[in-house]
Amino acid sequence: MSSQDLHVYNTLSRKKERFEPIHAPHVGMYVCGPTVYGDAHLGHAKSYVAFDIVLRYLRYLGYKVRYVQNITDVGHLVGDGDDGEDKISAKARLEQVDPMQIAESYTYTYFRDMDALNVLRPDISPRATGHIPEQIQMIQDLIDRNHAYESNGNVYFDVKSAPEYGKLSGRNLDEATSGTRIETASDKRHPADFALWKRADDGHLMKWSSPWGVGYPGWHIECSAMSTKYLGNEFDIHGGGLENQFPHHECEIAQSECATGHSFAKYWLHNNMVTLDGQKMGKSLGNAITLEEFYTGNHALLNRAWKPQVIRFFLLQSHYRSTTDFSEKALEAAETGYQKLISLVNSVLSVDFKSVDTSSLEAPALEHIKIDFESAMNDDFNTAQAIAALFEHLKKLKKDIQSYHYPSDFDALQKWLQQAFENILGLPLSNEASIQQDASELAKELIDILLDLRSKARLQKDFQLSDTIRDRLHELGVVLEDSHQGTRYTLPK
RNA sequence: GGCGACAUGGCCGAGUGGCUAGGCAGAGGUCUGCAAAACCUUGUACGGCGGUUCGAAUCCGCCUGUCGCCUCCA
Repeated sequence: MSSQDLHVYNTLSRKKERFEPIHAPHVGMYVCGPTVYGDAHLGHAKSYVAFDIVLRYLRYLGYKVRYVQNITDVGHLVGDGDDGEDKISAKARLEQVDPMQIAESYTYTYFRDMDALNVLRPDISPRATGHIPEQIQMIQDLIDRNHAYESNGNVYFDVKSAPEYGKLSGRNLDEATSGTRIETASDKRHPADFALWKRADDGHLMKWSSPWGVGYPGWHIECSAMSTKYLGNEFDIHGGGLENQFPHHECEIAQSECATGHSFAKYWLHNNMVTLDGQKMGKSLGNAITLEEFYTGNHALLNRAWKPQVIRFFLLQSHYRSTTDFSEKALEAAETGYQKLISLVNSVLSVDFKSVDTSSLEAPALEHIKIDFESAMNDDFNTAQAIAALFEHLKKLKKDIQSYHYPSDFDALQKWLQQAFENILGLPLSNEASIQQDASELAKELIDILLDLRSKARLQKDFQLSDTIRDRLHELGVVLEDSHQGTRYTLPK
């Protein structure tokens, strides 16, 4: 599908729909954030890079987006059913610290790792523990509207009271529960009823008072309460990982719509998973590689470190609704391709248009590039195709420039290209520079001295010496490239 | 068992009822003191079997295989 209008795949309808905001030009977008009890891994990167693209592209189109992404710091239970321990608490007990230290520490590393990937910060990052009153209020509303009931200090959502329950995941309530493997809590009316509020015993670390006694909120209610608080009862986009489609998002819809009497999010966007050897990468499966490990190369499956921008580019080369199969070989291919693309872009951007002879300009070119790029992006954010379009156009453009054929709108083209790269795709153009920043000033100056000596040797045709210098540097990972303009180098990866 | 996806050339990965995806790797070449880089040229694809069609890899059916959700997970 190529179109001048943005179309997004809506999980609710299971098809691509034209994107029409409820209150244009304003767009409200909510994306399920991380549970902060461990480091972010490649799977998180796929999800948050995907929605970063959504955010950036909507802004490019001129929408005024308010982007809300929660931080889950309570209520997410370990293990099966509703009786597991809270994930944050479990980690806090293990490390003998206050749960809030755990949450704070992993919130910090989450943002640090996402910043490195050039993922824009949400406008609002609400914490679940900071919104206990809002959650209690919503639970009370559900009780008042006969969609929830209290039982032994627990409050459950009554799924039978929500006829539309199952509409997102396509589940039939009776079928879904007949094959269930979890032990049903005895105080539930229906096995599929889920907890809104849980009673806390004395040993519990995180607990609050409520109309139903001391306890803590269920996992699903935070997203309903916080999205509604900051985006209103009804808003445009709700995003998250595919694995949260059921039960999390299904429960969110049921709670929110029953509590407010309004329909909830208009478009539901779900990103697919990162796989490793065909298996989902996940914390519980023990096959997750954290972003920190990618950045340092410190993991058994990694032979070397990988730049965050390479990870980002790698992810953008596949569609967000497809699985991305990880291998170091694929990363390597992405890295080489990315560097080539950067160099194509820079060869276009480095031309000083003011010094170009304007008497012999060719036809304008920007419109062609924009059309191809935008129709790819308009088709449910197809970054893979958008990048392919850039490769194709830039190769041709570079060739034209080398033969002094400039399109008449070259200056506008340069501006747009830079914007497309840095603002829409979020890919840094100063790849070379950022690599060189890693070396100390001293190292750079030492290399400069060696390069000086080598070029003197080359002038004197002492190639034995010049090659020795090049080879010795190569052993250290410093790669030299000779050109007519002089010798460039790249530092170890 | 229920629900839902996907199967594309050596690898990654878009897309489409008839027209080059793109990247990486490979091969040949130009350039170069030699490299590297750059540039040029180049190739095999659409899981299997049926059906619809003038024409399908693209639509339909069946089969096989892989994966996700149904339990916390981006």
